[in-house]
Amino acid sequence: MTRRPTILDVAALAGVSKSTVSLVLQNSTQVKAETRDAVRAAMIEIGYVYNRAAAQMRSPSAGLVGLVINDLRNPFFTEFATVLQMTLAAKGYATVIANSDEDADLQAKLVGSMIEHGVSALVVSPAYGDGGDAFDQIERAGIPAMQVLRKTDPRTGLFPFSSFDYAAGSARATRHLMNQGAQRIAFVGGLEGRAITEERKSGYLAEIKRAGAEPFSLHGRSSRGFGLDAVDQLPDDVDAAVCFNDLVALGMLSGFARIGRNLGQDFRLVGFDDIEDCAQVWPQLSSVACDIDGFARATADGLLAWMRDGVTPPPEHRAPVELIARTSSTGRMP
Amino acid sequence: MTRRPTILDVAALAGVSKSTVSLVLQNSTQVKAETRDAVRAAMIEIGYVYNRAAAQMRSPSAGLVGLVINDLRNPFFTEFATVLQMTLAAKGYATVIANSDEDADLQAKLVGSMIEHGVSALVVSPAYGDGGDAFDQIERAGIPAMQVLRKTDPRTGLFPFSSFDYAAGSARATRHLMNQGAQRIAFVGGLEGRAITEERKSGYLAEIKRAGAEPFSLHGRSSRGFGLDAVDQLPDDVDAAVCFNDLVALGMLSGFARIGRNLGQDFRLVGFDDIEDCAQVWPQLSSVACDIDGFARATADGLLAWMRDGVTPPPEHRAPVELIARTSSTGRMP
DNA sequence: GCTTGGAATTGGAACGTTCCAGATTTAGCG
DNA sequence: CGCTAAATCTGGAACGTTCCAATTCCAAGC
Repeated sequence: MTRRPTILDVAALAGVSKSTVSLVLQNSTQVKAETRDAVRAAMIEIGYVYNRAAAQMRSPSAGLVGLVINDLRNPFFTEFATVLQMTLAAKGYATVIANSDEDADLQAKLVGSMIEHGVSALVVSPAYGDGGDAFDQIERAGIPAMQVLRKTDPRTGLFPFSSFDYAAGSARATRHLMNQGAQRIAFVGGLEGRAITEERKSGYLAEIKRAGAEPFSLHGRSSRGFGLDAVDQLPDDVDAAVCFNDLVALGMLSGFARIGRNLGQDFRLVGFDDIEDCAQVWPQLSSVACDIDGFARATADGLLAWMRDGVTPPPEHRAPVELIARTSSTGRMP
Repeated sequence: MTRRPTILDVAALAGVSKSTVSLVLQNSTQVKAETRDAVRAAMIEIGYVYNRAAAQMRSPSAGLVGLVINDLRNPFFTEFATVLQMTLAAKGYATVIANSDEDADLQAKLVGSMIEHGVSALVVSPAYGDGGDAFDQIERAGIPAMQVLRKTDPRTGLFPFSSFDYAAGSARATRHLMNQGAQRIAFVGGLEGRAITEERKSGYLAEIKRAGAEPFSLHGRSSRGFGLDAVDQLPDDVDAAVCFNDLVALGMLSGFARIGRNLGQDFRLVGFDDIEDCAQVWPQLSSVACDIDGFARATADGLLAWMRDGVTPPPEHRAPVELIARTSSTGRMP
């Protein structure tokens, strides 16, 4: 097997200089159309593949974006990652996706590895815990980086934070349940003390307080399993719940099926995130919809503007959310 | 902002030559311990970050593995991708994950981009359709590459194929349903004509034929939505089903909840893949378990052996599967 | 003190691209 | 036809690392 062809080989075959080939590679306007075509033809004939490492050495702009996600198995994050990756791919950027699995140390390692690989920007949905290491590395490297969906680095402006207006969402859900006639509403799921839990809960608490009612909350892992068990631990007078996320709500939905309670009538339930499953279970699950696809696209666009034109995104941004009322809270069949 | 430090700067500070620094970088045994420590200290002091692009230029071994997945939103693939990435990360390899979204053209683009980025190996779960472009590119680049979970490139040996023994799994599931007393068993889900559908169905057909029974199948998208609707389209005498995958089965499970049929008694259901949700819905869903984590780890190990030691994996490998019987088919509560 | 051989270190070349400054060609115009 | 300006093209130099062959260092043995 022979050595990979380089632009030198292409140049020789096309009868031009390597500089011209380089210009063609960069779609420069200052090369004549017929020369360009000749060079392109030579590339194909010779089976040339671009050597990004060499290019990157000379001028460090990799066309590579790093994406570190705390829990890639969670459909919410998967959706985000997928759409972000595809949007960036459409603009010619490759995306390195990695899963930190809620491990701050692993997260730091992944970030380090990505920086070594020369990513030109990073998007991080940070793991809980001290993300200091990771963010310090990014700061030293001087790379544009955003915190999305979660914020663990407190310095404002350095790593712009972008997420959804969760508090407004849970407030909206709580009011909706009250309007449906719920007497006592619980908040279920999310690990206590964590920023997102508190944020999603804050809207609930505000509305409960405004109505002069008594709050009740049950905290734990944000999984179906937790939701499944949670139904047994609710006080008897609780007849509605706002869940930390859809996984918990879907778990509870299965839990009510188990104990034979009729969701949407005996009990009213609202999830959070509106993942695809919500409309595909029975009864259909009401949920606070976050437009992840739109959010991911906006993130990609903001990042591109930052990388290419130096336009720093606003230090903090919250995308609006929307309540999707379905059977599990209204009792009405679709 | 000043220029990034290089090994030259580190060398100057540590009072050694660049070659020595390079040796330290590679954990060479032939550098004295105290020199090594001095160099390491200098690196930290000066804030040195390794420039992989430069290294890669000189000796092309990127420590980068490409992973192209046909549908990253499917939990089955997400799990595989996640574990593969984490296993490789533990061995010092970064993974570029990309989603082709069942688009063969996009898949070819992604593969091309990864090759440009200098991946030292590729793992592809190919999109349906003509993956020729993608695989031809890989062949030209001469990179180790595996087809996993799906096979679209027919050439044997070039791109070793590794998957699960689906036929044995569906046969096992079908026998299990018969043993449970099912009278008429259907096969539900999967797009007709596709290799995996046929494979998963073949075990079912073989067992049905062996029992002298009449097969019945319902094909379509492998989603919860399809399963949800499928329950309305089953003939009345069908009292059990083997599903193409868990998503379809979970959809059917919701469908039976909707029409108030008692799963595990009126109807017996087995899914395929044993995704996490199976044990977290009600009733719990029986499923043919594929040990994805083990499979992903084995894939990573095989790939590493191939990359590092030139050990080609067997051209075709099928990992065993296991039936996990739960309430949806046995009627027994856990 | 001198030799010896292994351990430790070193300088230079090479990798394939981009960028720059200049060189060459082409086109337009009096 | 000669001049100028614009359009095109080109030959180094540079990027930061690794690899190789060569050199220096050091301790042990005589």
